[in-house]
Amino acid sequence: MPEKAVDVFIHDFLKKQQVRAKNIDDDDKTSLFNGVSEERLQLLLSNSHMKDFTAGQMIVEQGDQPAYLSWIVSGRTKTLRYSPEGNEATIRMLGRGETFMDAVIFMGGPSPIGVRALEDTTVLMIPAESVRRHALHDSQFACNLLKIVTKHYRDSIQQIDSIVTKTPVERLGYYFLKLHLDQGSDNLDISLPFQKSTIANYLGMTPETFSRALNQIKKSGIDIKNDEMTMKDAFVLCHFCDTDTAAVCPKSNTSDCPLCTGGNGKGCH
Amino acid sequence: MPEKAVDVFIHDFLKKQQVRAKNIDDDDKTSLFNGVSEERLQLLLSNSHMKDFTAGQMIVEQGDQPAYLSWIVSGRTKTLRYSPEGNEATIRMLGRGETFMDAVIFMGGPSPIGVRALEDTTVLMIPAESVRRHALHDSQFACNLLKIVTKHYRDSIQQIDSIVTKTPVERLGYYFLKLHLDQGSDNLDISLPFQKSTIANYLGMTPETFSRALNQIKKSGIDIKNDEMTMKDAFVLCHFCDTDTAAVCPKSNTSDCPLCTGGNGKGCH
DNA sequence: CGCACCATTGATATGGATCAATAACTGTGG
DNA sequence: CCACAGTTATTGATCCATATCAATGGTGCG
Repeated sequence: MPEKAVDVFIHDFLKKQQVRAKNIDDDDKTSLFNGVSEERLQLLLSNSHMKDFTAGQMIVEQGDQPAYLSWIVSGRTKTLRYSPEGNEATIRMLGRGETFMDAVIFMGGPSPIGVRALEDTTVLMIPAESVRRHALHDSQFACNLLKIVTKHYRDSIQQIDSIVTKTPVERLGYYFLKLHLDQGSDNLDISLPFQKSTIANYLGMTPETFSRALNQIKKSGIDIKNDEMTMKDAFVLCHFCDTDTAAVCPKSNTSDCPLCTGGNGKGCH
Repeated sequence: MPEKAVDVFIHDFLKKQQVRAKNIDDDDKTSLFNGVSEERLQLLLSNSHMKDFTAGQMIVEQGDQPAYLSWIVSGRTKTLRYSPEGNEATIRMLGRGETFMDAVIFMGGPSPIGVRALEDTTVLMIPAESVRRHALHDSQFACNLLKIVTKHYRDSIQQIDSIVTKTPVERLGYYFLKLHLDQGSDNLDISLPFQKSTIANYLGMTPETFSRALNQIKKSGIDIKNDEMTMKDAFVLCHFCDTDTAAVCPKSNTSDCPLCTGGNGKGCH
């Protein structure tokens, strides 16, 4: 049955990839197998298997030798670092279609991070050794990995920057901005994809501080009710932007963007 | 003359690589060209050039399109993120033989970081386009890059963890520990490779706090005089260790390590 | 010798953590 | 359908660590 599940997955994936080929601008999260032939994909996944985890369960323990590259079929997880005293630092928060341990299996040595299921989660587990071997023989695949890992690296750089140089309110605004650009930037409604306390920890603050930051940000034209927020207009988050995020924003360098037209050249929406 | 400089560099590099082949355990920083044939190396570097920068000069501006992968021939640099208000977050601090923009050129879009020369620095600049093209055709090279970038990623994860969960003294101890393991772990003398204020910023604290943390750490058997420090014995830094760093430490899991023998299984020297 | 720059030390202020209590929400079983 | 327990979020009061401000000392360089 696990074998069959993998087959179904491959089938689905290939079908989706055909659809995706028509949408040129869709090159984001699921690019691991882009340009990899069905034949090779079969080979790579032939000894993979599905596995279920319950909410709260550790999928990978910090310090363990990484054995799989994992692909989230359903559910949500987070990668984190924890200390013996119980402190946690959230590194990434992931949902369906995203991978983890993709970077770790190339680091050598035990995993510097742990992975925890935030809810009941099903994961496709691809043996690390297969991935490494495959990468050595398929430069296209290696470059896909490179693209994914550099994206993680970029995110972690921005995370460091946020925590070191920004106030809690600014961090929150920056997070919302990226969320907004992620969830289709013409949509004025954003839904929080994770629990508030989880996001708080990801942003390097306590839930209390997160809550107070929310109150602050409400004043600037954002309505928040439970996990749904509505922006008054598309530009309320503009002053949280920076140069590299602006490059992703379709509204940047238009006359509508208050920062771009402001003309200081620094970040804009 | 720049052409010639590159040729000299290639020649030197290949000679060193032969030497390196004899030292099996040396697979660290300069692994970018490992396993890449001289022929291909020539090709890759054929349109590269050397460039000099003076202390304090920006080598890459945050927000610029990255045009080169750079290799430090001599001098020191740091990669950083800065805000319009003048706040800086140091991401990495690099010396001779290390590369920068290695990850950035695969991110797509403008550079999320800037690079500044900390002293007069000479850099080998390899066109980004050549690197990308080469990676697509040489899976060995792509995997080298993968290894380098994942190492950066691991460092940034540890940096996030440090800043979020550790006190200034602990951060400093952890930094010293890694420095110690880097500079040959049988050596009880460590020299600080960068200016204190630079390290302070890298560790997410002010120079004042750094200075006070130094005073704290002196009490536990470390003598610091200017930029040179001497440890009383090889185990004074042990309690700053964690699981993944322990994996690199030759003294871990020996009877000498106070934490390993302590037997809590968590980090050890 | 004197000027910059960097590090150190002390005094003070403050932002966010912590502690504590309440409120809202979720799901469960009667 | 409601009552209840468990979890998560909010709000207020307090405290403390680290930033900030300010002054001094040391070091290297012209």
